[in-house]
Amino acid sequence: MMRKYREVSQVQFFCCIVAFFCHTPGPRHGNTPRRVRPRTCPGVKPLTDRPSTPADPLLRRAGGRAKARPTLRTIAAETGLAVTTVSRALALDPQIKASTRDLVRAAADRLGYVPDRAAQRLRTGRTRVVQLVLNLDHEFLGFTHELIGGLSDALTGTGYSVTIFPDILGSDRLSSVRRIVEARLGDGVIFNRTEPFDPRVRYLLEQGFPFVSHGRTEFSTPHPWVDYDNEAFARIAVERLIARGRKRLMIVLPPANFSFAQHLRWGAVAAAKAAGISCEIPEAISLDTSAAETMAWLRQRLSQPDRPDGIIGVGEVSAMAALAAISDCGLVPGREIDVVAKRASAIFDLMRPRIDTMVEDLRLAGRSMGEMLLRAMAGEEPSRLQVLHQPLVDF
Amino acid sequence: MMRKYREVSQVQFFCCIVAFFCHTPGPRHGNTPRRVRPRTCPGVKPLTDRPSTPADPLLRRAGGRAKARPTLRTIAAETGLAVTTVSRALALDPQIKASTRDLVRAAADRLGYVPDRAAQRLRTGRTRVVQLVLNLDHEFLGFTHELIGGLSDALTGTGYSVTIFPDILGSDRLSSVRRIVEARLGDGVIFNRTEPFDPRVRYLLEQGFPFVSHGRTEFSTPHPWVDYDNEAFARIAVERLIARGRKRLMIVLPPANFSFAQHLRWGAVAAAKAAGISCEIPEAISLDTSAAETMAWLRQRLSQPDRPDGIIGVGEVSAMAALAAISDCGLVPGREIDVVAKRASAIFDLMRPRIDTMVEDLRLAGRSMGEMLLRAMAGEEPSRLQVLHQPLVDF
DNA sequence: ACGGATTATTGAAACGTTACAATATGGCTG
DNA sequence: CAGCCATATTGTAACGTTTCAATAATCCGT
Repeated sequence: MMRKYREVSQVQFFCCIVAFFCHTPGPRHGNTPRRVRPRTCPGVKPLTDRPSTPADPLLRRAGGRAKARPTLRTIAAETGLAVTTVSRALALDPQIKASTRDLVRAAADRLGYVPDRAAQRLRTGRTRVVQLVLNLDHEFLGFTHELIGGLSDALTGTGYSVTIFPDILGSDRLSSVRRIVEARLGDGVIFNRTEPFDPRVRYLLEQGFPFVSHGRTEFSTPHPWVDYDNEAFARIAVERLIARGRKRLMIVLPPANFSFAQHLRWGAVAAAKAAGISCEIPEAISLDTSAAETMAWLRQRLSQPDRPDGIIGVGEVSAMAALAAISDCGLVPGREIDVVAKRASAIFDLMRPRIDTMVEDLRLAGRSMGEMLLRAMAGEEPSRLQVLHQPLVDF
Repeated sequence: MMRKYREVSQVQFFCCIVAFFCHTPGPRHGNTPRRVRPRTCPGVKPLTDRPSTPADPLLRRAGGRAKARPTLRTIAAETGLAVTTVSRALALDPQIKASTRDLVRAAADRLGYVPDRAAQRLRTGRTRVVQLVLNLDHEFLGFTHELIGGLSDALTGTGYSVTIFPDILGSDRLSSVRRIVEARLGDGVIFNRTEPFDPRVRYLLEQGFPFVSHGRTEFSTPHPWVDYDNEAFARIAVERLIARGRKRLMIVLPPANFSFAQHLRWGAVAAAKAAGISCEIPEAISLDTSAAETMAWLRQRLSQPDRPDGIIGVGEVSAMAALAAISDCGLVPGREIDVVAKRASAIFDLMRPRIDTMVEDLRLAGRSMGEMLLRAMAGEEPSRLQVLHQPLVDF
């Protein structure tokens, strides 16, 4: 049972799509005949200042049914004021008389005015977009969802929106962030899984570009981050296993080039050392290792005579992989072996047997990152924008 | 153990944040003194056409370190061509001579030119953004991740980016989509969990706004959708349970106002009826029901004498809830009871005991939706943009 | 009633791009 | 060589907003 889920998907991809093709040709969208504008001599305006149905791209796209969207000019014409005045009134400029402001506000509401983001963006240079750089080939459980959820919580109502920037797998980590900065794809950027000397952090600091990272770094220059105290988690986990009399521990970890993995390693190894026991770290398990592969490796390991008697899992996958491997080897958690894990989703409530956990609230992490990015974009001191979430002792 | 995970998070939120405050005040960003431009008579240009350090918002934001971004004008000046020519050359307009095109391309690459999205958007009316409307308060396992992942797969390299539009919980479903259309927040929109007569579908069809829904509807007008054959899944699931001799089935379903839930219900009920047996549908379980609550309800139900002997789960949560409830009641899957579920993530490989599943590839669904939205935006016939993914029989 | 200060409003320009219409260039035919 | 067509390039005008500088309106104390 080493088969990877992804492979199953491939099979499905080729074999199992049924498409309904409905062959009524029907009138095609968007082939309204190109209207010919009257030729005008250079410098001479056509008589009608605005042709009744201009060759508007929006209109063309919407199949000819779009009605003109109100702009500042519309409101200006409606109220008899200048465009500038309307703009300032809506921006609540104190220079504008209160009565004028209300008048404009009323007209805007009545017409259903909503400012054009593209124009604002072009004029001000601010995109009102937060880019979230994510690698979507890993982390297939709740992580992405919770992070985005929290981020949305924090950003809803602020006028900022979250755009997903898919991190290209295998490319250098800097490229995504550099593209965002160079093409001004956002006003700020959020990314995760920092390395101790993450090139993205260095680059963004150099550029003075607002960001918040999920994970600390070891740069001396302070920068905004949100992190979870993985070292404390690992320490507590080790202590709990020791309290249950376990002596041969193992922590199921991705390779160590990420900050969080390093912290986990430090915490586990230090706590084990303090108690005079060992803590094994498997070499075979990387980020690319599928759930089934992780499980198979653990099962193999647990069937050896010197098998660990206490396993620390990080996240659902390693926890459930451990439980499955234990079960497959005929062991009983709580008897020959124990599992402690970081509870990053509600799925832990459904595992049997139940295992000892400490909470990491990723939704909260997302929320913190959103709030901090707002403050970072407002120019707040980076050293004030650092939050370390502690593991919540669960039961 | 009815405690909800969300409550745990609240506790953590208030109790367990440690923030590091570093009190070195340091120079604040963005308070460079406002430069006074020389007063000019109306109509008379100032001598220096471009002040050496203009009060550029980008520059101000970047802490004064930003160097001017090359524009079409820069390239035009560099090559001695007109801005229009440069624009068309980069757009690969066939009217432009090949040598000119290459010249421009070279200059653009050399200068690191990247077109300004805001300007393009303002001019063309196209945003190059796809809005993904998602409710981030439910669906806490892989769903969001896989959907976004697939969508990114399909959109990477097309110039489109995915923006998350958080669906406001409890509000009418139309409002999100309406905002996207009215404020032209994107060129197309994707949403999920359709209802049989989904108001969003109706509205978008009326507006002629490109979209793809995850889930079919029962409108007679064809529209683009991607769906999974939940009816077939439920039917097969029932048949498998029957083949194992089960007679009192239950399907763990959210309430029926969504299309997918209706299809599941139809499939299960019809297949059960055909075999002359019953299929129970719990009333107590809704979308808001937490994992732990679902499990508790199932445990309660399974401890009654007329308990079901075959359970159909949809998704990880109901499957694991069923397994946990079964385990808590001292039953043994495969002996007194069986579980069949829809395998929507790799976590199923880790459940013990293993359960019978059929695959739903949500990453594939996301990819299909992305591809279809591109075609919908290109004006392709809606009736050709409908894909029904079949359950892949797993083992 | 008058200059001068304050308050309120406005005109014009610009952000970077694309689309239209016009013009320059060259080659060909009669 | 005029006349014409095809090809290649360019000037100008938008898109909708914000900002600067300038103007108009109002108020105040003498």
